[in-house]
Amino acid sequence: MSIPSKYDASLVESKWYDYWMKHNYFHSEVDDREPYTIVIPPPNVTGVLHMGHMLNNTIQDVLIRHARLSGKNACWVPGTDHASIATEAKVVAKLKEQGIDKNDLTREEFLAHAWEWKSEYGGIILDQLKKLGASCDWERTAFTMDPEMSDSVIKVFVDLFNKGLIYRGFRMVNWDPEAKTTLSDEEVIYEEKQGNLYYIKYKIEGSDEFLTIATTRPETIFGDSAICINPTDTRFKHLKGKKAIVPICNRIIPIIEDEYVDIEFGTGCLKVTPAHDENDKILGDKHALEVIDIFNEDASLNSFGLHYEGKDRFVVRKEVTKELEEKGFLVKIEVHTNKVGTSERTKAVIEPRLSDQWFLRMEDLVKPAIEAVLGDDPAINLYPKKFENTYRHWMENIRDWNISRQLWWGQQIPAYFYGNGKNDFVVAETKEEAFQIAKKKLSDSTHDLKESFSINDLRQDEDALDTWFSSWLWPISVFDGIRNPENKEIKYYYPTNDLVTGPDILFFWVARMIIAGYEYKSEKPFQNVYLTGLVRDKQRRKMSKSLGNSPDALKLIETYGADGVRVGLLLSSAAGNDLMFDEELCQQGKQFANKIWNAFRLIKGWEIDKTIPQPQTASIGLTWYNAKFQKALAEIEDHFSKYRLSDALMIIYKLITDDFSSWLLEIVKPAYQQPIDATTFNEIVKILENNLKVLHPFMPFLTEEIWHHIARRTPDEALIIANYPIQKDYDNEVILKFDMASAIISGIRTIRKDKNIPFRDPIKLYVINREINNNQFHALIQKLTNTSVIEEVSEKVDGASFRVKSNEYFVPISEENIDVDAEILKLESELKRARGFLTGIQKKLLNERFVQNAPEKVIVLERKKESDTLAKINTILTSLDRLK
RNA sequence: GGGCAAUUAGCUCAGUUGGUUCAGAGCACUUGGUUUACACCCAAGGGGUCGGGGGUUCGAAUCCCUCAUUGCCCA
Repeated sequence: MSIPSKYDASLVESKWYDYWMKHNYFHSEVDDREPYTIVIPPPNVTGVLHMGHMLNNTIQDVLIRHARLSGKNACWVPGTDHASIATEAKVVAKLKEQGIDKNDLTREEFLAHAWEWKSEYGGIILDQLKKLGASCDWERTAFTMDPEMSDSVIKVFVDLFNKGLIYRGFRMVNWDPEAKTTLSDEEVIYEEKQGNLYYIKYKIEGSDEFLTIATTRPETIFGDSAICINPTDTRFKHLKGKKAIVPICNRIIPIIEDEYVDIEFGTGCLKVTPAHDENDKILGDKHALEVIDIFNEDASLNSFGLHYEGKDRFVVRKEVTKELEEKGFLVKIEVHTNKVGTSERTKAVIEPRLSDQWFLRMEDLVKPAIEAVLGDDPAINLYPKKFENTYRHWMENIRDWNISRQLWWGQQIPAYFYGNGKNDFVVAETKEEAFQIAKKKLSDSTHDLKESFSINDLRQDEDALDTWFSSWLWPISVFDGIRNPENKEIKYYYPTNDLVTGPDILFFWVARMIIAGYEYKSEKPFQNVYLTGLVRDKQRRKMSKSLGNSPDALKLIETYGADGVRVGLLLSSAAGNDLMFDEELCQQGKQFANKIWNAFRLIKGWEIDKTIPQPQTASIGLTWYNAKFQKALAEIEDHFSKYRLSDALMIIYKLITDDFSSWLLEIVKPAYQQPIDATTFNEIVKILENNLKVLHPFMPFLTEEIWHHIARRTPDEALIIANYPIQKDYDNEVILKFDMASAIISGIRTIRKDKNIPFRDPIKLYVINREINNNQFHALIQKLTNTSVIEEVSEKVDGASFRVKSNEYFVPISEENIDVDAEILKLESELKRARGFLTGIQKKLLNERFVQNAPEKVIVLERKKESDTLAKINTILTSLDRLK
């Protein structure tokens, strides 16, 4: 059977994924082994795979496969997030296309559409992960709105309410007029936008005088309830206690004083609109001002906007400016840039708005979460460490979490109103329970309903919970740890080991999971958090749909193979640094796959002869490689322990391309059409297998494919569940000696190239040996450079020469090839370098303070360097003498 | 406006406790090579004042100060 010389990923990847699925290797059950658990950051249920997911899930898969090979009970729990606002926005948009307005639907009707959407698109992203090779335990696939998950969320809400941590507050919230819902502070993105600063004058009541204020939002004058000046501002002293008249609507408002006003900014006068600005609200509360809400929920003006009623805020801004100008109230307009809050999801400009919302009191909840990450003996490690600062900053300045959303898609808040009063509600897991509690509450009260109260009088709060209020329970709820805290799964898998996610959701999700972990399990949810970078394009732009600079993930996999893409992503992704994605790296990954494939092809093609003895070269080469492999293995494991996966991969890459393919295979390769001895062959196969094992986490498909080509294997012998190579001590001496031999080989190759001596013409090598070096490697050098003899001499030999350490090597060459001038030039430049180096060392050694202060170890080293360099200089000098 | 981080070869990045021949890797580039696994290959080679300036030290890419640029987070 002939094996194609090009590796074709598309022919093997789905085959092996099916095989792994069929034999259930991804599934984990509680057993006696040490668990290794990762919960996936659940992607949006209706999302599609983008580069960020690819990176993040590749990393998780590498960790999971590495753990599985290392004998741990690896469990990677997949799932999706209902992503309340994002999904609801998509469903609303789709309905709109069909001519259906959400407002015309009942909650039940809308949710039916949403679930339909979910069943159509939900899970696409999980199928895409399979293409990438993700070895998730698909039997455990969870969804944040699964009944058990929702039950857990409701249970937690009720519990926190009963603990007094959830309260209802009339507060200024971030209102998204597009989605018609509130957003948490974290969902608001501040963008610098160019706008205007409008100078508007207000008439002083009972006077002809005017007072000018500066505002960025002239349309909010309808909501003005005061003008504020700084009490220390002498310019306005005479206005104290007077009143001003709001232009257009002619309302009379007080002039108040507060130190809050910045004298330097604008005119030093501020109009106060408590309903539409957070700071104005604080002023309003302090000075007991009227609160006038001028907007509808879509940010069009309401009746307070008079003749502008029904028009959008930005339209009104233009029109009201015009009217003010016509009526002579507009003094001037200045260009002004300011930061404007926009919705993360809909991009709409946020409108600060006062409304009744549900809040979670954070102050006490964060305490154990701060300690867990920043304490003296942290239970949770962030990688890279720099995010600890960000974490600290956020956690120490945390504000109460607005957990209610004016959406339908999500868990409906389990608060039931029985009356119209602000506090006429109870919180319970079910309506029935709520009824019982309400009944009791009523019986102790003097409420009108007291006598006639029935369950039908209960009206559940319309709002749904913030999506993160369900995902913050994820590491617990996927193991049903909220509802059944003593079940064997939660006890076994929790706390999980590693969490891999992007730094953009450090607060949204990671911090809150830590909080929930301590509140509900009294234990961290995970041990390590690996924060990946954001994937950017070559021009450092964030990859986004709107820019269209994000490559199609599935197309990449088609072109380069999943293995190739995995390698491409990992080669450039140090933890926490953004990564400039470059398709060329996937190409490199693909070529690497081909390289290994061909190495395998070479070995597979050898004919074995059990009667021939093992050549010395092969034996030496194998000894060296085994030491080299052990050294690499130690480095790989070290990198794994520090989450330096790119470095681990790079070690393997170099091990396989350089050490294994370029050196070892060339060393043991039998002459053309000659058989190989059995000892060497068996050893090489073992080495190849070990290479495949360390590479498997990174390139699962290719390695499994070759693994099964090497020998017929039963499902119990699949590579995915093989035993990872065991670390052993290794002989560093043999590695150093080999390095010297390879330097000699390079020297000879350079001469062959410079002097145009083809490889097929044998050459002779003479050496003036000053190093303590046995001749162990001579046969190897001879084989790889086609050298007929290597002889020690005491005198220079005519021909080309080179030096390795203090040894001098000569290759006799025919007269016409000798270029004395070139040789001299080469030697002189070597000499110059060596002398410069020596000067540096000697300067140091002559410096008394160095000799006195530096540790003995360092001085000894410097002396050794000095003598080595002196020896080298002598070698060069004698060579030069002879040439001149 | 406040905080955090980064700046090392053409590009993307390592450089761990200040001290091994420390100035590195991969890619790219230049030159040469193909009957003998792979041109998706092999070999050899060039390339950096470690962002600028100042300081600490016997010794600085590494520590400190300062300036510049860039990115991130927060308000």
